[in-house]
Amino acid sequence: MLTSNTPFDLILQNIGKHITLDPTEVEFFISLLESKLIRRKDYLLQPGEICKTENFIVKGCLRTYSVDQDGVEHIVMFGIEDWWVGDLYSFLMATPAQYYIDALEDTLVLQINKQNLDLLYERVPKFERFFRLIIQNAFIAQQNRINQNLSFTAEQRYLEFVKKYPHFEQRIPQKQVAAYLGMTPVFLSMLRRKLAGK
Amino acid sequence: MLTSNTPFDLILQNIGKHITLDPTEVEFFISLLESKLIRRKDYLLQPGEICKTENFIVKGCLRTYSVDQDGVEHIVMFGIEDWWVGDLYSFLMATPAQYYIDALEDTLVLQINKQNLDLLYERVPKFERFFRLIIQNAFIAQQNRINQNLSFTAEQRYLEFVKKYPHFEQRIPQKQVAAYLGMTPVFLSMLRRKLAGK
DNA sequence: CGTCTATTTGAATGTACTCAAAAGCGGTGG
DNA sequence: CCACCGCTTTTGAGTACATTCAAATAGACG
Repeated sequence: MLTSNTPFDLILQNIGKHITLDPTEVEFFISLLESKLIRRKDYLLQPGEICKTENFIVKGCLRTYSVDQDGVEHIVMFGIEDWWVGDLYSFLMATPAQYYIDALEDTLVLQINKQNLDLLYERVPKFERFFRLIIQNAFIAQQNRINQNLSFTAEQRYLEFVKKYPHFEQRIPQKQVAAYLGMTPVFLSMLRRKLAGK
Repeated sequence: MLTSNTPFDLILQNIGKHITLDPTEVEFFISLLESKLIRRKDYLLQPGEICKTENFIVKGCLRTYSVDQDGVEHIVMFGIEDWWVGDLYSFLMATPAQYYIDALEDTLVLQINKQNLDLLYERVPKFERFFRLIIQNAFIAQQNRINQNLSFTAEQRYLEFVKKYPHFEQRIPQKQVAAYLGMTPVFLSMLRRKLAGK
């Protein structure tokens, strides 16, 4: 029996885009999930910890970032509704994480741990395909980002960001956008003034 | 019957790291491959073309790059022996490629086209897992690169590159290394002089 | 050997950063 | 509900890292 209007709707829809599950498989999959609320400014993960789960965002906004030797934060990715987030290397290898993940808004995630994910792969091999497709898309997006970081000036990067993620700009403090784009908040502020004057 | 000392040894070894195939599956997989030699400076792919194959490098060195509006080349990835290379987005969506792929050395690749890959997924679903693992690793490597591009100065990026890929530095012209690291060849030359003086 | 491309070197320039201070904004408690 | 506190954004001046342009040198390939 399909659940309707539950916290699971979004994730099932997410999965439905790539593979088709029968009701038993849905039931089984859901039984492997745990939900967790992360309050604004709280951490889902910190460097040194082992990332125990892959996390699907039902509501809210997370950021994955590192802090360099000068204490400056650099954002590796944002995650909002319908995205999967985690420190993949730490998760797979059970080694200490290198990234922080914290919440920019109160955030609800659905979590699956490694043991359950392995079980899922074993019992419902279709999920191998599902996660292959998810990662493929993430890989392509990242490759685009690398290419743009190499090809574009700070101004072009900012304009592309706004064009590509208009909803992000409204939700996320400018400082965080700068940390994602690879420039200082001060410089981003100057850019925006200059662009506004056009 | 397993083939030995053939062009297929390397790719079977590559696959063997992640999944186990029985002889029939090996046979079938190999039947789906075509080999192709790309001479130095020749293209495997150009923007606008559709990327028809995923490519496993048996021998040689490829680069995937874009050319910006000023005609400057930016390298998204290098590929050497034992790596998979292609324009994934173009391959999956059958849309015009955005990258060039060309050979820095005479290069031998084993190719699988989309139709055959789909057939492979269907007949030997283990390959869903295999390519999931391959992409996962590529994703993690890319994420590291993004993080380093955000966190490091040009000098640190160069030193990390040399440390991580010592074999690349010997094979690849400095100009190409600069195009990968996101700096001008002139600046890389200055860096190296400065570092040598230490 | 000659041609073409890559690398080195130097000088001038520009993009983005640092430091410092003021202004704006949001949350919290009195 | 207002006042205050802390954090973010803005603004300006000086600086540094990396680029551009130009020319000389070195190296690779036919």
